[in-house]
Amino acid sequence: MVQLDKSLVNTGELGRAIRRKREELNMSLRDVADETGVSASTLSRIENGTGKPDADNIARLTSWLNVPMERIMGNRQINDDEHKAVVYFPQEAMPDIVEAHLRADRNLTPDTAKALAELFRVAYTQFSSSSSAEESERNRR
Amino acid sequence: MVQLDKSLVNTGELGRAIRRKREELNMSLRDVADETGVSASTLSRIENGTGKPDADNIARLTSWLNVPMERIMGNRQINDDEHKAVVYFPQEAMPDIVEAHLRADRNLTPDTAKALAELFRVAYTQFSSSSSAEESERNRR
DNA sequence: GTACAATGTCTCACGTATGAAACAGGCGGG
DNA sequence: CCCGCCTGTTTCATACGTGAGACATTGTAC
Repeated sequence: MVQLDKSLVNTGELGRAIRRKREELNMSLRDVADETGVSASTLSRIENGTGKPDADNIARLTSWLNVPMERIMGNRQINDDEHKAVVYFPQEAMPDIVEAHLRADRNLTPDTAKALAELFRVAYTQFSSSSSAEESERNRR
Repeated sequence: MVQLDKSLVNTGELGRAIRRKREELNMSLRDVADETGVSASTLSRIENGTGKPDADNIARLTSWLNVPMERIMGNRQINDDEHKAVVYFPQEAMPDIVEAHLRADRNLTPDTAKALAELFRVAYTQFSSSSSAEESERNRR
């Protein structure tokens, strides 16, 4: 019986990405070490895919790479009911749901999320009120 | 000179979130352990904020919580040019930018992202075309 | 050739996260 | 009362990731 590897950390991907960027920038291991706070020895190990880095170093390195952590750690398949709600019957609470998603999006600054949410709310209420008594296929001039 | 804590793992937040959801679902530590693959003892420690979990367990738990990892690990300030564009002048390319963000949101399934993007596009074009030559405050009930 | 500096890798002692198992406490049923 | 069951917490030995420093190698200047 084969015990398959349960490691959720994609060391290969991370290591390759680091090395790629590092060489691209013509930096030495110690340079990157100074910039990221990860020691050179550990960096070497990571680039060569030996062992798996701890949470702090993953945070530091994905931050340096400017890449989302989900890309490195665990391939999660989201099966959130909240999202299903969006897909299946968004009707009334739509702006609220969108706002929730926007707030949850860590890629957006709070201000941006707020602005988008507000814009969406106004646009959506207009849209739904004008299209509720009309044909649903009313797109594009 | 005070050496401030450099830990990038927000154990408090993670622990509270786990406990909240677990009690909300009336599950025991061992139940969650079975579902997530994290041992009950480790779960207890995490809920109480002792030490910091390793990468694998963070991945498992954020996945179970269905919460983006950035929320737990390291407060990275993204300095992506794409985002700045959103903040500073969204005007014309707005729907495209929103769509890009939606696609980038790992919390959304591709279908959901697509649906939201399309909906936003339709609503936005309507809204902007109707409000461009009029008063901006024109929200009838 | 001989210094010297810089690179990537490796060794090693140390700290610590982990899971299994033991533990203490609560809560009913018999 | 007490027995079994389930709860959360706490040992305990083990495993392993880490950083400082040693190391081997290469390139460059003199």
